[in-house]
Order: sequence, then structure tokens, then C-alpha cells
Amino acid sequence: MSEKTKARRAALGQALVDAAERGVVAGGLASVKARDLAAEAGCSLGAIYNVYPDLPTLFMEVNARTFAELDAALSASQDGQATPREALVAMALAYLDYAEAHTNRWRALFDLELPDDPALSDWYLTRLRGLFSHIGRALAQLWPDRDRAEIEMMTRTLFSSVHGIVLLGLERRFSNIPPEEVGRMIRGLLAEI
Amino acid sequence: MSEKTKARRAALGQALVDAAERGVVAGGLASVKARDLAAEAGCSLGAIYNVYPDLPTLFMEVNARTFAELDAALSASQDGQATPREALVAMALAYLDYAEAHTNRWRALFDLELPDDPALSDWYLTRLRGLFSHIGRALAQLWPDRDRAEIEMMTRTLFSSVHGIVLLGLERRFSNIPPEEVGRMIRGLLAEI
DNA sequence: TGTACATCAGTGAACGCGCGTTCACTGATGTAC
DNA sequence: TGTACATCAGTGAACGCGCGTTCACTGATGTAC
Repeated sequence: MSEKTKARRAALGQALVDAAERGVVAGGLASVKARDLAAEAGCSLGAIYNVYPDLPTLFMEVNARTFAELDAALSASQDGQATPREALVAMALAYLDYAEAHTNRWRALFDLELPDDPALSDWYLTRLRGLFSHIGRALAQLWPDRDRAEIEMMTRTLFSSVHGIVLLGLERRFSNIPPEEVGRMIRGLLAEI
Repeated sequence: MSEKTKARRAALGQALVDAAERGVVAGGLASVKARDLAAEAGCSLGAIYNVYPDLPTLFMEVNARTFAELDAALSASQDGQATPREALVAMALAYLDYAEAHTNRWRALFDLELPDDPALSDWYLTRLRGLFSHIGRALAQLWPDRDRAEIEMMTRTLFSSVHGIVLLGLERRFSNIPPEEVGRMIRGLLAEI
């Protein structure tokens, strides 16, 4: 494969991820079809498979971007917070904001079904650890006396809790409450801790 | 339609729900197919549609049973707990136990995609309120000074939090921790509150 | 530079599979006389 | 009780749709002489 070809394929790869991203945003992961991607990216149907082995692998790239955005949002939210507790609240609310503003992208993180490959699971775990690190730092400040293992466990616990609140809070079927109320729930939980 | 026919259809309806339940337990909601149900229940493919308008409606019956089981499990778990805090912990752990022991049934509660019908959403909300009532009672005892609205909000908050912990805890992709650890996370959260 | 040829990137029609739902038909049941 | 007929519950082949992936082909690109 020539350099030229490589470059062309790399460009097509990006165009496909862009198209997939727009598709996810517009209609959710399940709405993104191979034929639409090809049309959007200006290539043939078969060309997709010159760049990616299958669609899930392509979707992983979209999720990678989403993880990066989420990471940036959490990171930014804690800037300038006076106390670790305020930083925790700010991050949790930033998570809610992101999920609310980019529901379909955020959902895709959890909806994508991966081929059974431990490498892919690891990839997810690594991204999550990235998100956790922001929380862990704040918790370590909040509880200077607790050991690392306990901080790690509570990091996971808090993330999962906030995730659960956001998940059920944004799902019509399970809650008829307005989004502001979800924010109050998060504050309520963190106030108790 | 004669009485005899009605009775036969009611029996077939039950046989179909039984079959669907077994299918969900064995392979998850997505694995249950109309043809398998007909074969299992000993009727023709078309006969399904004499009893239920479509498969989602049939699956709702399975979910109704699951909600009832969950309700019974939560209710039973708090019997004989000395304090409201212990009752809350017991219920949360019972939720975890149920999700762990009956993962596919439990998942089906959240995976079933409903036709857009407000009545079906209401049905779900009603079942959830049933589960919430156990938690609300314990919280009201724990915090006798707080008002009803606040208790209600914290009920929802705690349920969602525990749900989030269980959800991410049982998902391989997002956690490589053993199930016991999930129980400790739940205890950890409730200990802080 | 020009010509003949080889390679291979890219194409898109077709494959293959899955599956919920329908509807023209059949034969069992019940009714009328 | 027996016969002719009507009704309608139940059947399952076929419809209809969707869609990821493949692969035999084409034509553009590059190479050799």
C-alpha cells in the first residue's frame, strides 16, 4: 500500500468517524447505518471495510471522542472550586449537564455492543479510569485520613451513583421529574456524604 | 367469541408468558423470538397475535412478574432489621442480590423498548413507586424531621444510586471487580449517609 | 517520451440472515331444521 | 338423532423490511523497457 493510499485512507477514516458522530448525535447509535455513512463520507459502501474491520470498531472512535469531551468537561468543572466537596459537586453536575446536552453521544458509550475482545474491555476500563482520576483526587483531599483502596472504592461508588441518578433521571419511562430536579438529587446525595 | 374460546386464549396467554419468561431468563430479552414462543407454548405463530397485539405487550407481562418478585424481595429483606439504616442496607443488598441472581430478567426491565404510549410509561412509574415505597418508609423513620418532599427526593436518589452501582458493577466492560466488592460499595455509600 | 503491461484500490450489486406481523385458507365446532 | 350448512378460531406460508458484510469486477495508477 503506497503512502498516498495510506493518507487517503486515513482521511476517509476521519470522514467516516465525523459522519458516524453526526449520525449518533442526530439519531442515536442504533440509527447509524453503513450506507448512510458511505453516502455522508462520499465513499462506496465497500470502502468502509478498507478502513475499519466492522462498524463497532468505527463506533469506538466516536466513543473515544466522547470520552475525551467528558474528561475535559469534568476537568474544567472543578477549576476554581474552593473545596474538594464543591469540586465533587461541580463534577457531578458537569456529568449531568453533558448527559443532558449530548444525550445520544453519552448513551452510545453504554449502548455500543463490543465484539468479545478483552482488549476492547480494557480500552473502556482505561477511559473510565481517566474519568475516575478527577474524582479520586478530590476525594483524597476530602478524606486525607483514608487509605488509597478506600478512596478508590468510593470513587467508583460515587461515579456509579451519580451515573445512576442521571440515567434514571433522564429516562422518561422511569421518571416524570424535570431535569433541575435531577441536579437537586445529585446535590442531595453529595450533601449527605 | 365463546366462553370456551376465551378460556383457551387466557390459558395460551399464560403459556406464552411462561415461555417468554424462560426465554428471557435463558438468553436475555433480545433472544426471545416469536417462533420460539409459539413452539414452546405449543401454538402456531399466528396464534400469538390472537392473544397479544405484539411482542412488547407480551414482554410487559414478563416484566410485571419481575417487578412483583423484586418488590417481594425488597419487602422481605427489611423484615427483622433493627434500625431504619439497617433496613436500607438490607434492601439495597437485596436489590444487588436479585440483579446478580436474575440478571437477564432484571435487565429486561430496562431493555424493553415500549411503543410510545403514555399508559405504558405510567405503568412503569407505578411499579417503581411500589419499590420506592419500601425505601421511603425506612427513610422517613431515619429522618423524622425532614418533610415529605425531601424524603421522596432522597428515596428516588438512593434508589437510582444503588441502581447505578449495581448496573456498572455487574457490567464486565465497566468494572473488573468481583461481585462482593459491589456489595461493599453499596455499604460504603449508605454508611456515609 | 511513449507503449505495453501488472497491480491493486475502490466499487456496489448481491449475499445471507433474521424476524415481526399478516392474511387467505382450513377444518373444527356449533346451529338449524 | 341425523344432515346440511354457517361461523370463526386457528394456521403457517409468505410478506416486507432492514442491513452488515463480501467479492468479482473495473479502471486508475505505477512500473518496465
